[in-house]
Amino acid sequence: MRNKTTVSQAISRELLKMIEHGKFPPGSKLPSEMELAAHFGVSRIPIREALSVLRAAGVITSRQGGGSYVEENAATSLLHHIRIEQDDADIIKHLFEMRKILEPEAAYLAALRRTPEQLQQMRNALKRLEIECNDEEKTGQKADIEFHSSIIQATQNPIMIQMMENLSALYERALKITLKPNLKLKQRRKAALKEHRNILSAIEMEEPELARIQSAIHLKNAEKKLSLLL
Amino acid sequence: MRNKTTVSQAISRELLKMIEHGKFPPGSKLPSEMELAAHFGVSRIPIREALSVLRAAGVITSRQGGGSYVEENAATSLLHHIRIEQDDADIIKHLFEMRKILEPEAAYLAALRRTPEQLQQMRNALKRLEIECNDEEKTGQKADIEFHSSIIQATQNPIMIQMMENLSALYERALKITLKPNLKLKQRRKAALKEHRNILSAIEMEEPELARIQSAIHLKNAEKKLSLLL
DNA sequence: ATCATAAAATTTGTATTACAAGCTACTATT
DNA sequence: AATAGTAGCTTGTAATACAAATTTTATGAT
Repeated sequence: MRNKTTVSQAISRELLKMIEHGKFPPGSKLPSEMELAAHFGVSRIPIREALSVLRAAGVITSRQGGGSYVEENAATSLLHHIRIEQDDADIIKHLFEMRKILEPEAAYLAALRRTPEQLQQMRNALKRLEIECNDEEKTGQKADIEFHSSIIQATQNPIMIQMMENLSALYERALKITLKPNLKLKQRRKAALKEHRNILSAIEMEEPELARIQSAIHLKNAEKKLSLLL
Repeated sequence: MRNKTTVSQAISRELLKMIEHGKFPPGSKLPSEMELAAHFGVSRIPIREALSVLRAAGVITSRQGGGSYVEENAATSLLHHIRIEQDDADIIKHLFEMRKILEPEAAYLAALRRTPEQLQQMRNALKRLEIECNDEEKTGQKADIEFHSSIIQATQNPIMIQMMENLSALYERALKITLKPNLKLKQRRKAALKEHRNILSAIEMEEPELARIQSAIHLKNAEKKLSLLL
C-alpha cells in the first residue's frame, strides 16, 4: 500500500537538500532545467515538477527566460509538515498547549471585532449545542467545532483563522487516532455548555479581557478531562 | 518585476479552491489528468505541475495507474496557501498580531524548559547581535532571527516550532516585499539589544512570567517602529 | 572608446505524441 | 458462481517542438 516515491519526488527532496546544504546558496541561480535534467539523467518533466514544488513552497522563484533562483529566506515548510504517526500522546499535549495559547487571544480579538452576523453565528451554534446536549444520541461535537470556529472567524485575522483551522484539524485527527471509540464525554457536557455561554456573553458585551479569561477557564477544565483520558 | 502567474499556478490554486469548497470531498477521486486538461483547456503538463504541488502539500495522493485522491485530512499543511500579494500591507499587521500572541508565550515556555545547550545558543546569538550592533555595515538581522529562533526551539513544542517557523518566514517575506530596501533601522538597535538582554536574563533565571512580559515589551516597541514604516 | 540599440542565444512555459508501469473492471473459462 | 486473464484506463516519464521572456552578444552611432 506504500506509495512508491517517484523520480520527481526524489529530485525535489534532493534539490531541497542541496539548497539547505548550501550547494545553492540563497540568491544564487540554479542550473537550467536542461542542465539539471542531464545531471540527474532524466527528462525535463520530473525536473519541472520538482521545481514547481519548491516554487510553491517559496524555496525558489522562476522567471520565464530568466532562470530559477534560490529565495533569500527559504521557507521549507511545505515539505516537512507535521505528520501524526500512531498514538503519540505527546503530540496531543503539544497541540492542546497551542490551543491554550491561541484560543483565549482569539476570544479577546473576537470580542473587539465581531460583526453582528458573526455574533448570530455563535448564537446559532450555541443553540444547537444546547439542543444536542440533551440528546443522548448526539455527541454535539460538530456544533462545538462550529461555535469555536465562529469565534476564530470573528477575529478578522486571516493568519489566526488559518492557524487555528490547521490546529483544530490536527487536534481532532490526533484525538481520533489515540482515543479509541470513546468514553462518555457526557458528564462534563453541562458544565462545558455553561462555559461556552460565558464566553459568548463576554463577546456579546464586547469585553475582550473577560472573553479571554472565560476561554482560558474553559480550556483549563477541558484539559483536566483530557488528562484523565490519556 | 512582477511575477506573472503561470497557467499551472492558476490551476493549482483553482483546484485547491475546488477541493476546499467541497467540489471534490475528502477521499474522492479527482478526474484524470486528461479530463482535467480538457476541462481547463490546457495540456497535461500544467495539470501535472499543479497536481504535484497539491501532492507535496499533502492535499492529494496519486498512484500510478490508480488516479489521484483527495486526502482525508486535507488541512494538515500549516499556513500554505497564504499568498502575499503586494498591495496587502494589511497582512503585515495580521502577521505581527500573531507574533504578539505567540512570542511572549514562547518566551514563557522557554524559561520553563530550555536546556543548557539552548541557553548557550541564545547567548551566542545575543553576543553576535551585540557585535553587529556596533558595526555600521551589518544589519544584524540574521543574528536577530537566530536569537528568536533559539527561544522558539527551547519551548520543546514541535507545533509551536512549526507555526513560528512558518510565521517568521511569511513575516520576513512580507516585510521585504512591502518595505522597499533601505531605511535605517539603526536608531532603535541599541534599545532593542537591551530588550533582548532582558528576555534572555529572564529565561536564564527561569522566570517564565518575567520572560513573557519582557518579550511583550520588546514586541510592543517593535510595533511602534513598524507602524512608522508603514 | 563608450553607449545605445538590435540581433542572437538561453531559458522557462506549454503543447503534442509516445510509451512504460500499474491499477480497474470486465470477460471468458471453468 | 468463482477465478484467472485480458483489455482499457491512468499515472509517470521521454522526446521534440515552439512561444514568450530574458540575458548575452554583436552592431552601429557618436
